[in-house]
Amino acid sequence: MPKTAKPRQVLTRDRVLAAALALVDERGLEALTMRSLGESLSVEAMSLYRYCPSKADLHAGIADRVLGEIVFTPANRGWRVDLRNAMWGFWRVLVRHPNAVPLMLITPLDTPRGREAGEGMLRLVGQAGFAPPDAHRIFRMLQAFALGTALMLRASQPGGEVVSTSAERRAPSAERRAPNPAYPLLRAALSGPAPIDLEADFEAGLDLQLDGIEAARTKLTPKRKRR
Amino acid sequence: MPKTAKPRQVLTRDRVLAAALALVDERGLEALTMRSLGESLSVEAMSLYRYCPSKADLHAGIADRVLGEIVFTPANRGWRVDLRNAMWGFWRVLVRHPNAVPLMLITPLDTPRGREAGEGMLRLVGQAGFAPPDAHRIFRMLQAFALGTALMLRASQPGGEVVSTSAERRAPSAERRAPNPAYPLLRAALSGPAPIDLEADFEAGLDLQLDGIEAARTKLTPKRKRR
DNA sequence: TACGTAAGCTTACAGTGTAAGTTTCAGTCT
DNA sequence: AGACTGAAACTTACACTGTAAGCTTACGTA
Repeated sequence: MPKTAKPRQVLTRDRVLAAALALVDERGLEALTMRSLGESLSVEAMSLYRYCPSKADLHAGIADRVLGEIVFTPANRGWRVDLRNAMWGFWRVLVRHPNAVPLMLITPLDTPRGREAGEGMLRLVGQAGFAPPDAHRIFRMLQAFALGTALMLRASQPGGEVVSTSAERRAPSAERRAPNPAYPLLRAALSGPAPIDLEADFEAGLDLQLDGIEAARTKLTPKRKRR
Repeated sequence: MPKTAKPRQVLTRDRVLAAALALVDERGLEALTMRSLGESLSVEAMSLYRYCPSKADLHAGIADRVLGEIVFTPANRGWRVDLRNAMWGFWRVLVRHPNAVPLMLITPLDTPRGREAGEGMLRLVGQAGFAPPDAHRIFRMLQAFALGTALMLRASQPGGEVVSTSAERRAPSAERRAPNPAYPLLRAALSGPAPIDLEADFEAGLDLQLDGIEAARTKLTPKRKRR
């Protein structure tokens, strides 16, 4: 064998980020340590720093990678349908990577593919008749709603810890065991077959907000509506 | 001096949590370590474990404390006004403690005072004519929106780090320095006097969602509306 | 063949949460 | 009064984190 397959040069930024995302998906954000990531790539921890100069950068890279998974095909079927589809695309990606959602909040969506998605979203909102400042406001509202709902999904799921990256075994929490002063409405709402269906939550909330947007739209330009 | 003022017994769970919240407010979530908290109380780190059995519990305690600051006075001026005021009360507390917002997502608002607030909120939404399941859905939508917006506020602020409790100095982030492929809409939206006014964001988003709720309401019970 | 360079490794350090054991002291009962 | 008790706070220790600094290896090229 004259030139053996090179056993080096196996690492790439892309490979590192892919492994990091896989690790986060499978074992949670707090399991993403430089050492464990290195191990999953059969490499020493410090080697990763050649491709990700810091852990913050690693986080940003993961966020960008996730945002890149958004599919975005506005088929010109009216602003409402297109915007709805786009939001569903966003949502689906968040649900696919619930553990990575907290990373989505570092200077929100300000990564290459995040900006790409944002620009597309803005275009759709613009087609509903809103000028950039208002359009961006609406975009941020939808974004806050989607991310917030996804974070709640993550928190309601077993093993999902929201607040901290580092070690945090779920403790009994002195606040949890309250003397139960009834709360009839809360109890009524939470006593269903499935405790909470955040998927349906998202759909209902999204449609409700689209209604709101529609209202704001007609309020904005009562003369001629654009389609 | 027969019985000197007892130099012991100065610590209480309440005092610990108050100090913790103060520390988070002043120096950020990542500055909240057991040792620094102990120091701020002139006490050794391990002494805190008598009052907060784990750091997760400490976090939950802080969240509960913040949620307790919500003022909640529904003056029966119609569901919309009352709901709007309640949401503003929530928002104001979040803005007062931006660094504590991530803690608000641990099993969202499931602490004594969190449940109290939730119950009150549910009552208001119920007064708009929604039955507990739908009311709770709307409540969660508003909650996701408020928390999401507050998280974005925190992220857009100097020194606000969203994702991690532990050390995470903001790095230049390879994703940040992109070749800038224009993004005309994003640029148009972000070139204003103040870059982003999330306070106004919240107001606009809230009113828009109230419009949406109104629409859903009339759609729900087209016969007789309750007031 | 020799070398420059970059990929990966080794060592080391300050800082984290917290388990386990130890000291100190206020109050109570003999 | 003196001994005891129990809790409050302290001390020590450990496994683990991110990452700075320097070293080793092996490839592509001259």
